[in-house]
Amino acid sequence: MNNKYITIYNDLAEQIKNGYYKTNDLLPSENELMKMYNVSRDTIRKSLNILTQEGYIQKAQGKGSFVLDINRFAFPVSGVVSFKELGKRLGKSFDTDVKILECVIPEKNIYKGLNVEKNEKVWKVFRTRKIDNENIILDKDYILQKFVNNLTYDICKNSLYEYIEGNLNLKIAYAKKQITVEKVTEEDKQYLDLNEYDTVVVVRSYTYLEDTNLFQYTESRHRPDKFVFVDFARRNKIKT
Amino acid sequence: MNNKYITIYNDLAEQIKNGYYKTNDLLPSENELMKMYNVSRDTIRKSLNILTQEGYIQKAQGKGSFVLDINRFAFPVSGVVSFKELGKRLGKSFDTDVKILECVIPEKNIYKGLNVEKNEKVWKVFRTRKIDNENIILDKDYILQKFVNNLTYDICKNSLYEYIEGNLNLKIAYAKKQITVEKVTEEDKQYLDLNEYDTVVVVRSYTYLEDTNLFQYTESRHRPDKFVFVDFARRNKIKT
DNA sequence: AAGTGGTCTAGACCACGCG
DNA sequence: GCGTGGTCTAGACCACTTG
Repeated sequence: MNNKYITIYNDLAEQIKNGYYKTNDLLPSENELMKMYNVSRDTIRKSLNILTQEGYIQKAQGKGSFVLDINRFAFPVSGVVSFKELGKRLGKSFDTDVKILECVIPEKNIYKGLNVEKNEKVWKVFRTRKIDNENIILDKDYILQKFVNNLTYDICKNSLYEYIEGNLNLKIAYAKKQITVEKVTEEDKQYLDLNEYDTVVVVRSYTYLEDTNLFQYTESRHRPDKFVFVDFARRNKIKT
Repeated sequence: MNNKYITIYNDLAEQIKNGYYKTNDLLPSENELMKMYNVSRDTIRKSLNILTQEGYIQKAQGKGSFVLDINRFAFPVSGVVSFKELGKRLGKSFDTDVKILECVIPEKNIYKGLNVEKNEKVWKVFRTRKIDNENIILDKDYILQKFVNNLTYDICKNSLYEYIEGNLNLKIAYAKKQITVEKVTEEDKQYLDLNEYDTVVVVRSYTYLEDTNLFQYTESRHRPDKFVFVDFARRNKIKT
C-alpha cells in the first residue's frame, strides 16, 4: 500500500538495523537491487537517496554504497517528532501531566509570532514530562483553533500529533526550530523540578501544514542536564 | 561547470532570496520550468527537491510549488559548516585566536571516540572565537594526522575547512552532532569570558570523509547566552 | 575492460485541486 | 476536463574505481 521506493527503503533500513547488512558492508549494486526488487534503476536510486539522507549509507562512485555505523551516538532525534514517538524510539516511557488546557485569545508575545487575526482563538496547552519521577520538560503549545476545533484532556495526555494526523487528518509538513539557553522563569520553577539549575534549554518551534499554514507554536523548556539533541548532517556541496 | 540541476537550484534559490519570487508565490510549474531552462522534467524535479529540502518551497499536488517565508527565524545554520562560512552567512565577522596547535598522541578520553590506532598522532587545535571583544566560543578540534600532514598557525587562524577541502582536496561528507549543556570546566574558565555563567553549551561532532573515514572530532563550547541553533526539519512520512 | 554510481532524457500513467 | 505534482519505467552517456 506504500510506494515502491518507500517499501524498498524500509526493507533496506530494516536489514541494516537488523545487522543483515553490517557497518562497512557494501549494499548490492543498483543493478543487482533492480533485479532483486524487479523495479527500475530510478526507483532504487530514490530509496538509496533516502538512506543516504538519513545517515544509513554513504555512496561512492565506482565503488558502491557503504553501510554506515548507526550507533556511534544514539540515533538522531531531530526532525519533527512528537514526544510520544520520541519515547517509543528511545525505548523509554515518559509520563505526561496536562497542566493547562484552554482556548484563549493569546497574550501579546505569543500573538505576534503566530500571525493570527486580532481576535482569533488558540488552544493553550501546558504539559510537563516526567522522567524517573522528576518533571524535566515543560511543553507550552499554542495551536490555532481554526484547525483543531476541539481538544480534550485525554488527547493532550496521549498524543496531540496522533490525534491531529490520525483523527483530524491534517498533514504536518515541516517545522522551524530554534534552540537557546535561557534563565529560568517563575513559571519554570512552578512546573519543573529544577534542583539547583538556574537556566533551561528552550526549543521553540513553528509547525506548518502541507498547505503552508502555520498551525502551532511550541516552546519546549528542558532542564539542562537531561537535554540532548542529536543530529546527522551532510555537507552541502552546492556552490553559491 | 556545475551540473544542470545544481545550476537551476542556485538560480531559483537566488531569485527567492532576491524577492523575485515572494513568500506564498507559486513558482512556475514543472512544465514551464522545463521549457524555461530547456531541460527534462526529471532535472527540474531534482532542483525542486533540493529547494524543498532546504526549506525554500513547499509543493502541493494539483496546485504547485509555494515559496516559503525564509525569514521567520534567521536562516538555518545547521549542517556541516565551518566557522568562517557561518560568519559569512550571518554577515558578521568574528575573530579567531589560536591557543593550542600541536601534534600529539591523544588523551584517553579523546582516543576512544576517535577510533585511532594505539600510537597514532592527531592534531590538537584549540581556538577561541571572539564576538564584540568577548571570547564566546572555545573550539577543540582533533584531526587525524594521517589525513592532514601539516598544519600551520595561519591555516587554523583562517579556516581549517577551506584548507582541507581546497588545498588537500579531501571530501567532507557528513557529520554526527550532539548538543548538550554542561557545567563549566577549569579550561572553559581559562579560555572564555564567562561572566556569571556556570554552564556551557557543548556541541560535539564527528566529521567523516566521503570514503567514510572519520577524520575529525570537535568539541565546541559556547557561552549559553550567545548560543543559537536554528534548524529546518521536514516531517517524516515513512511508515515503519 | 568491466562494473560502479551520477546525470540527463522522454514518455507513461496516476492522484489531486479547481473551475 | 485540465493542469498540477507524484511515481515509475527504459535507455543513454559520463566519471570514477578496480583488476
